Amino acid sequence: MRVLLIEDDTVLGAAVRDQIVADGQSVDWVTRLDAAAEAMAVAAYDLVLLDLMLPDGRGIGFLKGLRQRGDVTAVIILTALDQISDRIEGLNAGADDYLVKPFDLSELSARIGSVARRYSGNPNPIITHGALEVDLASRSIFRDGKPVQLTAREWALFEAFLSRPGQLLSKAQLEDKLYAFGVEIDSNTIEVHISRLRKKLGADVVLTERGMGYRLGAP
Amino acid sequence: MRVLLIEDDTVLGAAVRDQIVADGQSVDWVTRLDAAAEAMAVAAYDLVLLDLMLPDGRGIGFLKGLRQRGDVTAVIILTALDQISDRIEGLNAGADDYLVKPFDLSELSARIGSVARRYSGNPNPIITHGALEVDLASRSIFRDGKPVQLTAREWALFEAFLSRPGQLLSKAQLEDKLYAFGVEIDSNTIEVHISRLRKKLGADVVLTERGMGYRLGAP
DNA sequence: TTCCACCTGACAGGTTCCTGAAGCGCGGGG
DNA sequence: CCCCGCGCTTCAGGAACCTGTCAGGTGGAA
Repeated sequence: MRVLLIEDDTVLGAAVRDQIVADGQSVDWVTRLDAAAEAMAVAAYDLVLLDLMLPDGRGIGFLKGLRQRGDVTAVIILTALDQISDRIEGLNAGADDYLVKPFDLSELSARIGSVARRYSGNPNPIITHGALEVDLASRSIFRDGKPVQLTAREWALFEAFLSRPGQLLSKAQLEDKLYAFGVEIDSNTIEVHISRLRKKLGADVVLTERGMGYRLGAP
Repeated sequence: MRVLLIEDDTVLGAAVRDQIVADGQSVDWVTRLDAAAEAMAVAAYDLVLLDLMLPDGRGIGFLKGLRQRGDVTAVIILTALDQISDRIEGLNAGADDYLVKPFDLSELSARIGSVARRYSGNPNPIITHGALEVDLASRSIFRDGKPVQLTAREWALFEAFLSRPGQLLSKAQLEDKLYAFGVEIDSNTIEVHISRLRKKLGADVVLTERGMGYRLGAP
């Protein structure tokens, strides 16, 4: 895999470069946006690590430009802790992930691995469950090969079952998983979400055990 | 079982370590994330106890890094009461459980036991009783390898016998176990449930002792 | 044999659950 | 700024199924 590192801090840049090399990837390291544009015109990269504060402009603009040209190369933003708004702006502009400086080098490796996997031929581990194919990392589900869209709550619910296959989960346990501490749900919300899950994923994804709870259905 | 404790508070850390040792497990105790990463690179742990506020960074990032690398080691988060948002973030990041400081050491033991069971090679302890395999934690029963569905009352009844194998239980005792205090049962309800249990699990799961009560059958 | 404790099929009442529909709050687009 | 769409929650009617009760039957003990 080939990585383009855009970072003007020489100490950090060197550390990142070394880490990536240690992971067995190849890196090109530039310190300016114009050099980055030049590099990307010449070579195809699988991943761009983008610092947001650079001597010849802000990285956000660079990223937006990339995306507007239809470039889908994975981009991970490197940002300081106090630039929260930049971070959000970066994700909105089309970044795939971000890392807050100072960051752990092993964490960097992990992110790189994750993003790379998302983009390369060998994607994320996929759980097959009957007619369902579930990619937890990218949060996508296919039913009989057709994509299914789940909402946030539905995902949280389904994940709870997937993470403990075969285990009986009471409504109270599921509420704990779906809601922040202290939030009281005094109605049948869980039942409603179960119902929606079944409508989207099949009636038998979740089994009811009356008076006790729910359980992931047999594949 | 081998536990990695990541906690910079020396008083709390020592207490936790001693408790785990008292439970018969072995502990490695580090106070920094870099040391933790190093330890995990060298040794395989069954469980990580992770404080969120550490001198060299926040534990959340460490946890996310772990999960993104595909590491499924069980992680229990230790957090102060006022860091609610951190806790939620932690669970989202892939923590298995959390403990709010200050916590009871017996509570710690319980959680450790629960999480460890969930993750160790054979997840839940399975009780084999003749042709029956019973997984108390996930509330599932197999008879001759085939799953059997019990209702709530049937489970309560069966559990009463399993928790006191060999012991004679009078109908009055069983009623106390199945019903809230003050509920009066003025008929042969227990007999009926025993009958249903036998139909599902086999005639000899429960033995009748005329005039005395019932007892779990021989395996 | 007679009595008594227990077994078990049947059934009705009540609890639990399902699901369509409506209300609410939030964020995006006009 | 308002409007709109979307997701989440709540509500309510109805369905599914648990479960307590009863009655008739079985079998052991005296």
